Amino acid sequence: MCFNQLAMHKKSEPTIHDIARELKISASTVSRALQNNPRISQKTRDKIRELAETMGYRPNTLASNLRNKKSNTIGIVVPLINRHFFSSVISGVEEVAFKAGYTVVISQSNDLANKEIAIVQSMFANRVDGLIVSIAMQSTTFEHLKIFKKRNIPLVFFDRVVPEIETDKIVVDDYMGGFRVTQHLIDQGYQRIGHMAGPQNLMTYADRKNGYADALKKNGIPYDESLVISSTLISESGVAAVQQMMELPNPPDAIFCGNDTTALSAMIYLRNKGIRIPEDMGIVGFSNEPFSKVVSPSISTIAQPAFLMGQKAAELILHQIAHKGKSYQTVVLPTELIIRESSQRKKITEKLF
Amino acid sequence: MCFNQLAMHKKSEPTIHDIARELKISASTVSRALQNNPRISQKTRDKIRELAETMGYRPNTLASNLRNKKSNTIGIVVPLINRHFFSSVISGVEEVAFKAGYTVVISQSNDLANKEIAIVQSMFANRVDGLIVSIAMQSTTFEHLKIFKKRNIPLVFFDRVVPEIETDKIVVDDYMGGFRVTQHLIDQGYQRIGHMAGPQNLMTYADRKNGYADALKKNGIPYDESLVISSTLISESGVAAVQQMMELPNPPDAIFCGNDTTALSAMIYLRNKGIRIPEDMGIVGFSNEPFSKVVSPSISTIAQPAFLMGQKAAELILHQIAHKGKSYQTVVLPTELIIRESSQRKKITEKLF
DNA sequence: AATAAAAATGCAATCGATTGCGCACTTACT
DNA sequence: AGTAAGTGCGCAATCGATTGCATTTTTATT
Repeated sequence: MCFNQLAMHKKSEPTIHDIARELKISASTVSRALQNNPRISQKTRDKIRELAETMGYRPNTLASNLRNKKSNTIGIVVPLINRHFFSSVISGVEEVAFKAGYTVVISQSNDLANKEIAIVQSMFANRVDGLIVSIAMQSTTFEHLKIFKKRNIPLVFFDRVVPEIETDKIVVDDYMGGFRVTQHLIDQGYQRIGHMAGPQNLMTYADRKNGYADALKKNGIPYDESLVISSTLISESGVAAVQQMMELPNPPDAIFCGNDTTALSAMIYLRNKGIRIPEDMGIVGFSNEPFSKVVSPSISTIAQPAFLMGQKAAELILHQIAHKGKSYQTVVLPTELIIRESSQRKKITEKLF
Repeated sequence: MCFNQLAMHKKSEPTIHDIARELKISASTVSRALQNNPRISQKTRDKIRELAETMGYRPNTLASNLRNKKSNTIGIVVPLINRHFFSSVISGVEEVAFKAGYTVVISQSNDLANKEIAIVQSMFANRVDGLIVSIAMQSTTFEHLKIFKKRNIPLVFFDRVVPEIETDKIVVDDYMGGFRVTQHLIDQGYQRIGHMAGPQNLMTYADRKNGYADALKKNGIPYDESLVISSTLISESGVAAVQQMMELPNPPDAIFCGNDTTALSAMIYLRNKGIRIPEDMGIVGFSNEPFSKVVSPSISTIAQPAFLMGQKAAELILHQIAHKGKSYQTVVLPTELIIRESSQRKKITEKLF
């Protein structure tokens, strides 16, 4: 067959020009036919489709994207892919984006400002049609992100947002989360409630703490500085924080931990010290990590709808892409308090199986 | 400034042509200067760089990629992003790829054959420079992947590989994993050891079972069909399988579960039935999911170096890209048996904190 | 000063798909 | 028959960066 011989000569992928040559028509016609443009007769269209199929033609998206000034690509930047919350968000984004014909490119900042800047610039160079970002803990300047706004490229923040950049944002109700956790502990009869806070430059952690503080106030409990310790919330800082709290002249009888990781490490530390949970000490985490449900005692926590968050973020980006509008919204997703064993003095445990 | 006015007129991104016009030189010179081509004098190079900076010029990777027939992109297809093992692999790939100047695009098949096919075709259309794949459970035909081999596009399989396609593969030593788990249970004095197997069309699960069977044989223990139940290894199938096993006239006293998820659900089911672990029943999982370490009793399991696997996979792809060679290797990464409480009759527990 | 040699830069095609405009041909209608 | 409307398709420019080859400019040499 003739086109096979041609294909031999040039080992590269077949293009619309190859199809055109074969059929002795123009490339424009091929292009239009493959797009089902009614200007091309049905007969010609069929002929072209068939040959394209035979030749194993696949459109070169790069060329098409260049011409259309559109990459059909959405970028995602997260601190760490390898974290349940973030991978769930990505999963949600991917689902919605794929259905809309978009490709998702991801990159992780490892919570490092420099890497974040490099990534964002690379995303820009790749002309992503939109960028979804949760900023790195370490980031303090945001010029690299403002460029996207300046160039009018859709930008959506999730979870860790930048207040000074006006764009769509999607967060969970951290304030209410912190508030409800604290109220719950009070309701369970705990009197002195400590808090392991996260880095206060990040809104999400600041909000959790504010919710905590306001719940105390509402219940007439004084806010005690010594019971609030900020850290990066890794396992080790959980242990350090609980140690510090337990050495106080008047230690807490419950701790609202900034995340599940520290909740767990604190719990294990306390258990080793012979302190019973939840009898002697109530513990609540945040994020509803998969393990929080299955450890023993299971950890009360706040569920964040990560997958949903990803879906919403993708929808917001798609919306921005479609209507390059000027009005932005901040979506606040509700959180859910999940009461498990670690904070429940009267045992009514969630049944697993 | 003149270029600012120009920029006003055409609101799109500045290109090398804009720079060229401004400086009254040719675009070729600009292109070469930005690549630090020594053919361009230092003076001109500096001038160009400076103006590029001022104008906020960012190369259009799409155009460059089109011309160079190279997308600088590596595609990754996994069953589910939102799973610790896979997100860790992705994390490893991303790290190596980014350092090498590559972008990673990801997509999830949700273990569905159709979606996998669609994704792979889309990756092809996007002209990824290489594809890293762990195939969907449901996939049975592999034509969509063979195309990559036919077109000589680098392809690497990890974890779930396709035996009939000859290319680089990277797997963990599932056979030895299964063998060691079983040997360990025997060493601990368990006599009747059951196995919750995964889908046997996937090599990885078949290998685990083979390791199990061979370890039994080596120790002179007869292989008992009724003690081996295959499923998709979700929580519910773990419960179903353990139920079925416990109803046998001669139930097992230990179970090697195909993954940690079923190990956990089985364990919880057994606990609710008043069966003590590890005293009455030994349990071992597979994969070392984060929760396996922190549940109680902690679950003995096989650690798979997921992050490393991702790094290796990226290296293999980069190698294939660099030397489009014909010789492929299958890297078998070692697994590690992690002995925890669930299978240890003499308590020597891993200390957490 | 003349010529060779070296250095610096420009021209124009290329990558593959898209699209405004226009040409050729068919059918319809007065 | 002659004009108008309609149908089917092709030409050539475009998207932005790259590169082989050619041309111009500079420097060195006799």
